[in-house]
Amino acid sequence: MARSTASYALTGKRAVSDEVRARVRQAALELGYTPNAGARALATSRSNVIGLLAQFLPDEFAPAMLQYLQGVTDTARDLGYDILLSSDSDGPGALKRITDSRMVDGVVLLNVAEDDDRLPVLRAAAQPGALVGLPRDCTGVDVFDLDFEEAGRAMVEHLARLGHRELILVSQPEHVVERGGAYVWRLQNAAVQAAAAKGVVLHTVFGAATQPDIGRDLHALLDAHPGATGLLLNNEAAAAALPTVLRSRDIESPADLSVIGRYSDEFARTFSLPYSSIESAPDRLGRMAVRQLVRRIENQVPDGDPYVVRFVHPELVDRGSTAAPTSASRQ
Amino acid sequence: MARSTASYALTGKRAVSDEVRARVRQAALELGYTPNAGARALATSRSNVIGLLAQFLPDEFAPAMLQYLQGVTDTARDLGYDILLSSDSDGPGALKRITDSRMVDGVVLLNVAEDDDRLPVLRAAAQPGALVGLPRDCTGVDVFDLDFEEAGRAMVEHLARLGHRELILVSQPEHVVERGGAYVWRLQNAAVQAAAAKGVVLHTVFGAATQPDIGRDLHALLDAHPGATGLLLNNEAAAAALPTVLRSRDIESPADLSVIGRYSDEFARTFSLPYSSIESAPDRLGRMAVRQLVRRIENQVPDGDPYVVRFVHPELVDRGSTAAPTSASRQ
DNA sequence: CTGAAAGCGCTTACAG
DNA sequence: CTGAAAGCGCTTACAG
Repeated sequence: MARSTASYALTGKRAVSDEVRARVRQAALELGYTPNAGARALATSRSNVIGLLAQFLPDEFAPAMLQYLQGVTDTARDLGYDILLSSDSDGPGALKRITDSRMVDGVVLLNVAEDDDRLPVLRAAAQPGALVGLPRDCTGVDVFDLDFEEAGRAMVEHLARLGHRELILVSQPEHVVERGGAYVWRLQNAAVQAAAAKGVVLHTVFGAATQPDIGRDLHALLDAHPGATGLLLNNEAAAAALPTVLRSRDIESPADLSVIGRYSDEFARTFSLPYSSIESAPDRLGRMAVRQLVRRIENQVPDGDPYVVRFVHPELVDRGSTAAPTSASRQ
Repeated sequence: MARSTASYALTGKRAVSDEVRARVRQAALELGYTPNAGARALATSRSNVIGLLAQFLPDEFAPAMLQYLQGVTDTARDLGYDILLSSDSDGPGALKRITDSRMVDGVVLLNVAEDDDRLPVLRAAAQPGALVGLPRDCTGVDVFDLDFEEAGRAMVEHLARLGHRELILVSQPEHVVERGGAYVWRLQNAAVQAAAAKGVVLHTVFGAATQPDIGRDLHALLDAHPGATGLLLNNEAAAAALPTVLRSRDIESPADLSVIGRYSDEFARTFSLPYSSIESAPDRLGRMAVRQLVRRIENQVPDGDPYVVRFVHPELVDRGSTAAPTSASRQ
């Protein structure tokens, strides 16, 4: 029997008689045969590996990152791909290396900044790329992100509907914005607009990303705005710190203060957070990015199919931390 | 010029005249040449990739896992290796696939259980493996783990030295033990022995891994043992939940209760934990595993070098949560 | 339905 | 110090 026949019998890329196929499979099983990945990659120009470019930032909370990883690795495996993980601080360099060497068939970029310096490298690469996070310029890549504008609107409108008239929005620290985290602005601007439209007073502030600073920030805010009856958190550290702050001030939620955060359900569980939140869906974003990337790799996208920019609709997970303001609120 | 000369000029595996080397490098730079990874792997039988077999368990806390990942990826990169990440729930299957196909030159196993079902596959593989976590049988692999026995002793002896006579040890939940987390026993048994030796009463219990159960567990324990003046936590969920429990009971640490945990500094920061702890050093363990693995891969271990089982010495990070018991303690 | 051959892009003995 | 060739282990047109 020819090598080629054996190959066809195993890959199924050509019809093979039942008898031959059975014999080949039997032999493969007995010998424990597994194709050599390097040789196959060389012959097919396909590695069946997806590059995952993450950055483990010190002020980023681990649960969200792990959920991205989980969504990406699980989906890739389901679709027949392995994951090459890079957390190199030199993102562009790492990206160039793994694409130029053809180690990967495509690439998922996590934590994409507004002017991400990995994007020029990605556009110059031969492989397709999918992003989690919205850059200024989306040409040539598929983009997935939470709809932060809708999230900002939804938070404000939810509380306005309940009758709140003065709210506080705590955003991520300014240095997150400075390194390109435009989602902070996207949420905040939309919240400000929605507040204006509803005639609601909205105080906005950048909070710290770590304890004990964020605790102090929260205390100062509550001191400064005694009339505020609702708190919006686009800052995971603030959400994690809030239970302690409220307890020490003897503030009950939602009786005295309505609270809405923006984080994943997994995050809420990790920190036992009792606050309703806009689900940030990291696992879902990772899953969507890989799905689309694989479609590109395998040319399942209709020719000339335009690149997509897809926003995940923010779902409000109700944990009972919002209610109509009472006359007793925050006095 | 021959292809071979260009290859030698780039890899430096053979002497090449200065002039030729310069020309080759120049050309490579201009053309943006990067060797094809698959072809190189086929020719050298080396992929320069390390497989990382993690499992994202639902009751595992994300910060520790991320620190392992960070230690492993950073060290691998420093040594010239990329990381193939698998979080496949079918660990043995994934391991067999990536080793048989020669995608990886070696493998790091995280979260190794006492009778880990990945170990037979690893021993049958052609590539070396390094473990984080201590299995019953260490033959044929390099093993790295925290010295949990010393950790158990150190916790008890530290508090005994301060004059405590009745302690509580909260371990991980029983199902962690059941899936092979023998470190729970290792710490607990050593703690029990040390307590006996010092004439200290030690109550041991398995705590839940999630809120609100673990909070209830802690309340019940403090109710059941009103004479206990020290709390030892080999359970990250318990550590995260403790501040709330103590506050609601108006217990101050260390004035009313001394507390020592076992978790990483990063974990302490994530949850703003004020308790002294035995550092579990996940990043360091990841780093050690990769270092030794690369030495094996590159045959830098003296021939016949025995496999190592190395325990990281537990360091007590003092956050001021232990003190001598006062007459006022816990009454 | 099957075989014989070429070729993927490197590295590395073998010659000189 | 350099060249010409073989070979790594697959896949896939090309023939039949």
